[in-house]
Amino acid sequence: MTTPFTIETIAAHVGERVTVKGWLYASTHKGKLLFLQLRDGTGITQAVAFRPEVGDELFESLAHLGQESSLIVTGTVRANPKAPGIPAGYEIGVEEAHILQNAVDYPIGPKEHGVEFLMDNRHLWLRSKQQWAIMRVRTTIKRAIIDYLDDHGFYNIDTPILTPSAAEGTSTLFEVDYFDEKAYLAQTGQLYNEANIMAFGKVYCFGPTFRAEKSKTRRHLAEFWMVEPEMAYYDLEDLMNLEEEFVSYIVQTTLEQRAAELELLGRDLAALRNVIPPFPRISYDEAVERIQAIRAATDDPIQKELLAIEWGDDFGSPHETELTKQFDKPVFVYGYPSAVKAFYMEPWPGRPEVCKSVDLLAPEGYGEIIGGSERMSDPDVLLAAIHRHELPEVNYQWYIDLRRYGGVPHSGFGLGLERTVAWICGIDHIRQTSPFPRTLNRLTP
RNA sequence: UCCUCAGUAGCUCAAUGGCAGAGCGUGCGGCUGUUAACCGCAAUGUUGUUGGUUCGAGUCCAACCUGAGGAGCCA
Repeated sequence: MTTPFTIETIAAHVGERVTVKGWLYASTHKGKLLFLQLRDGTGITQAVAFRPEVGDELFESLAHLGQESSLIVTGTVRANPKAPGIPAGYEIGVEEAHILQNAVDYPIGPKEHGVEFLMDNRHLWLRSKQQWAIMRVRTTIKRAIIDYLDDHGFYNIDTPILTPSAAEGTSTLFEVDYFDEKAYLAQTGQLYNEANIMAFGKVYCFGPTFRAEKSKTRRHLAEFWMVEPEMAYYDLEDLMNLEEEFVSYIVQTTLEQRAAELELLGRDLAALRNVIPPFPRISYDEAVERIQAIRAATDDPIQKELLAIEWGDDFGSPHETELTKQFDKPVFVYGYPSAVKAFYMEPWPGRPEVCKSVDLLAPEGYGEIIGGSERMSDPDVLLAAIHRHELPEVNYQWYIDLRRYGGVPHSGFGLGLERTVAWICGIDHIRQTSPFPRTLNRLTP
């Protein structure tokens, strides 16, 4: 009797005869013993073949299988504290095996490889333990995002990817031909979300977005996923309350469900357990003062130059990194100068040069994972802002309409999935958080 | 677009201006407990491209190509 099972659940199958349909991750041998690391997509486990038990013919064929050969192995599960794997501590004594294909010259070995080589082989690299673990964490984070919002009264209303003009008027967009007209790949669904909340109250969109900026850093992709919740009758404080509950839920859920993967990635789990509300909230004014103090305290001339800032300047990466080092949780920075933010943000009461924006900066140098704001609610102020930013008014008529017909205070934010995955996984480059990342120099595979 | 660094065997990297090397991987052989096993043997090169300096260039010079990290911009 054979029990269908997955490697993930091997602990519950000790003493049973099982069949693994998978691939050969690695193998080694010692005389009449052969150790096969098998993976099936859910985990990795060791299968042990003993020559006198399986016979010379099968033993020889298994011994000469190349890495990533496909095979089906049947045998009995037993506990063995020394057996490696995910989960470790169990192995299968091989009784039968059917080889589907012997893979020859698999390019990725267990030793080190360079980034370019690995990215050229991204279609294969995904099979490696680390990449596999990151993608499992990613799926869990996506699920947590959707669960949280669906459980808190949000409707998932989709927004278009093909758009007639730049939503924010700032980023560089990918241009496409739309029946002989110019169209652009969406950089955000936010403006459409604002229309949707007036119909549904609380909504979110969650999908890919595109930025054609020639950014070439460990934090940027040309195509990335963003979840954008938008809420009617939410002010800036409501927004921050939601964001910290949301982010904490994502982190804690991932910790519960993917601790093994995070440990495999070498993540400091204590730092993640600490991500619970409340998060520190500091004003832009205070942030500038803090950065200036950090700059005054450093003797490094390069740092001194990078950290130069005056009120009114937007933060660069070095500013964010140094600022977040002062906290052991994500930190809110609110009340940025209107001049460095998008046109649609509500002015601060009594301080028109400041807007009701808030960014959430991840700790440990991971930078901005959320950008959000309370949106402008007055149609005339909005129209003036559109003119000031020299945006084509005709494309924004419908957006202004939202303020004419039952305008209300409302807020929303966008959370970058890949940056969040990078932070939670503790990996140093965003390209590993996307199965097939699109970057400045890479469109393939 | 700008700054910095890199490009040599399938991969990761060595090589004072003077014979092109090692480890890993691969192939063959040995071993009943491997964990990136170990031991023995073997095969593997258009040194990114083009031009220049030199008796002689992987090495020095110039341009270009490709990639990486960072700045700007942003999630």
